Amino acid sequence: MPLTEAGIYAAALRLIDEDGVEALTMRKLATELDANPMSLYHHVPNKEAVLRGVTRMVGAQFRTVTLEDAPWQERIRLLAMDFRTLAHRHPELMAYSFSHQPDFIQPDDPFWTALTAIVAAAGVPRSEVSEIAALMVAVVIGVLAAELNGSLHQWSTLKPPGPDDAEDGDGDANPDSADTASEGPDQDHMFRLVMDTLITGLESRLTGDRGGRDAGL
Amino acid sequence: MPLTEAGIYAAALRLIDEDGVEALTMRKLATELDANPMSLYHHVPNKEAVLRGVTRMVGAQFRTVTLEDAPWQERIRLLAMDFRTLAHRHPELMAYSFSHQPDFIQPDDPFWTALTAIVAAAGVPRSEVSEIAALMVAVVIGVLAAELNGSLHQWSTLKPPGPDDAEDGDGDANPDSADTASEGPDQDHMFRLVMDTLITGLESRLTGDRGGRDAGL
DNA sequence: GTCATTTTCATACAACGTACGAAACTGGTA
DNA sequence: TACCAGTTTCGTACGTTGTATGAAAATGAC
Repeated sequence: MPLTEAGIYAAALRLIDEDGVEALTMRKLATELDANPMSLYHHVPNKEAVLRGVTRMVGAQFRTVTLEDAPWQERIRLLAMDFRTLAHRHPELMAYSFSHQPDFIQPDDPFWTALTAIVAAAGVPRSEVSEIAALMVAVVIGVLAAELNGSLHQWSTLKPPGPDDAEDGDGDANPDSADTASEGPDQDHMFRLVMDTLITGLESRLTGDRGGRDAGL
Repeated sequence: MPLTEAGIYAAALRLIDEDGVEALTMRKLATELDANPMSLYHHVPNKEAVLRGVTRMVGAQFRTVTLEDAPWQERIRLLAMDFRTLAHRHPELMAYSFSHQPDFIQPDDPFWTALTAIVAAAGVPRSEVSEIAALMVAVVIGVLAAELNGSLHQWSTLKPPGPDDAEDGDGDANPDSADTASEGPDQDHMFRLVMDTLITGLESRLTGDRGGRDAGL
């Protein structure tokens, strides 16, 4: 099989999915493709480009159902969930991309297109659409990153630290009492919680009943 | 000067602040300390431990003014700003820590202590304090990470992509019309925006007027 | 001064990304 | 068929990295 740019990316993705980005080596990648390491360099300029290519390739796979006429809250929730699904399909790669590929979201990606459309549909003035969309991407990616590398779970099962002076009854000396067992599904919950909070916050901003803080941006 | 664990961390931090984490080398670090590379290994088990140590060291520097009796909204805003200040003091290190040191926030760190205290003071039921706090940390770190690596600025100055079918008047063919010039201070603005949105969302959740979505967690 | 312990250093190795030039393969023309 | 220009593959090699190993030097107790 004749060694293609796309083939290299696909093989790289396979290896990354198995062992993570930092275990990816040009030599291993070549072995995976039954080729000499140096052969890769005729199709790809260097390792960094491989990672960029793989990231782009995966990003291009993103698809979302665009409920054109659903309320924007529902649409944005759906979009976020779809993005999360993609992140879960290639967790190692995405965790890497989030922090090392600052431009892995392109202006013409379906994700960005859909997001800005929804934000605009929500009633955000045209000049602020990008800011609000950027804000949402940063938040969603932040939560996903924390989820993918385990931080989110760890923090959410962290005890609010020992009361240095007794506060009220019910000491509860046991550090992990109830839910240290379950692992997966509470992440879904956390993600929904973030989205709901974010959406509610946006709603307030849009309908104008600010909590007493600065007026719009 | 006799080569200490703390001294190694301090030197590493100096190098990281200058050239970033990925430019840090055990050899450079040794040179910075006028020592042989292998001498470091008597005070530190390996490079990863150096990074962990530096991260811990910086994390321990965190200080916040705890306005004990201000409204929780103000307190949490302040806490987040203090955290952001710390992140800006060592941007390279923090950007690294966010993604590579999943446990860089410890249960007894002043940051976590303050955060959970504030969340509890906001009226979040005891059993949900950790989740809400975790959520906030993930969001704040996500935004800070995006800010530190330039994503946030890039996204927020991204044009909502070209309308494929004309939507309404005012074509505005010019891609960047007004604000591509300014660079720094709009980050402050974005950060405040996120915090306000988040806080407003939490307020709604706490006062019970959910927007028609699921009841509390 | 002697000796045990701790700290420093010189050397060396495996693994990495990749520069360089030679070999092998390819398709088109005669 | 033979030839040849261009593309693709590969062998070898260099510089850099983290660090294992053991020798050398420094240090402190007696």
